[in-house]
Amino acid sequence: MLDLQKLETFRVVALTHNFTRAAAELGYSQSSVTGHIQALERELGAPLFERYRFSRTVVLTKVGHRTLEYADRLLALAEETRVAVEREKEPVGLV
Amino acid sequence: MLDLQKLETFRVVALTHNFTRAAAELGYSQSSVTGHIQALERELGAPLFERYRFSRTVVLTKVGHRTLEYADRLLALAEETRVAVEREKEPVGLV
DNA sequence: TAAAAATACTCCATAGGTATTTTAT
DNA sequence: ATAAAATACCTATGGAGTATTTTTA
Repeated sequence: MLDLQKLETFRVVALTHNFTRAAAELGYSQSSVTGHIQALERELGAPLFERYRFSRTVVLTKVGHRTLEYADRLLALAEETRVAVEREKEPVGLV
Repeated sequence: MLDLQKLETFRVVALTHNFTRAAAELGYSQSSVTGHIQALERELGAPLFERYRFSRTVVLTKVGHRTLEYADRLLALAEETRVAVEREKEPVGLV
């Protein structure tokens, strides 16, 4: 099953093109970021990034691009969920 | 962060109105199902079910209903993701 | 009293970290 | 030589199970 937390890591890596900077941004170690990406790639059965191919940055594969598209949607929907739940928790009269 | 696997457990419990039957259906122990639901309730900061209130079944709270709505959408989108990735993995000529 | 959820407990797998190695430029 | 990702290793937390207790209809 896909893991939203790992998808978030993936998204930050995709935006920064760099595991190390993504780790700093997320507050993880670089090694944990590698772990997240490897787990996702195993889960999806395909690499998400091409390493080293262009200078010292990491670029998305085709599958990576498609995954990013869905990761954005999933994470946005997860955030919507939070908001909706918070609203539902408010006392009825104040909605 | 929300966990899709636990949301799936939640959905089955919501449909069966019964932790024990949901556990059987999912191939988990009843205790694990309780754990999933408790973790979600902790994460969301509100109970998802009212226990025991009506006969021997479990019914959704208001927050539970709203969460189910989003759980359905999230899980459907996760499934879409899988399909999209599989399609992207196919050799170009065959798409 | 019975059916179902919660809890106590145990065990193991996994997540995360640090330190090191490998890789490509 | 350097910057970055992968790996080895360790620890601790959490997930899953079994057995038991609690709950309430």
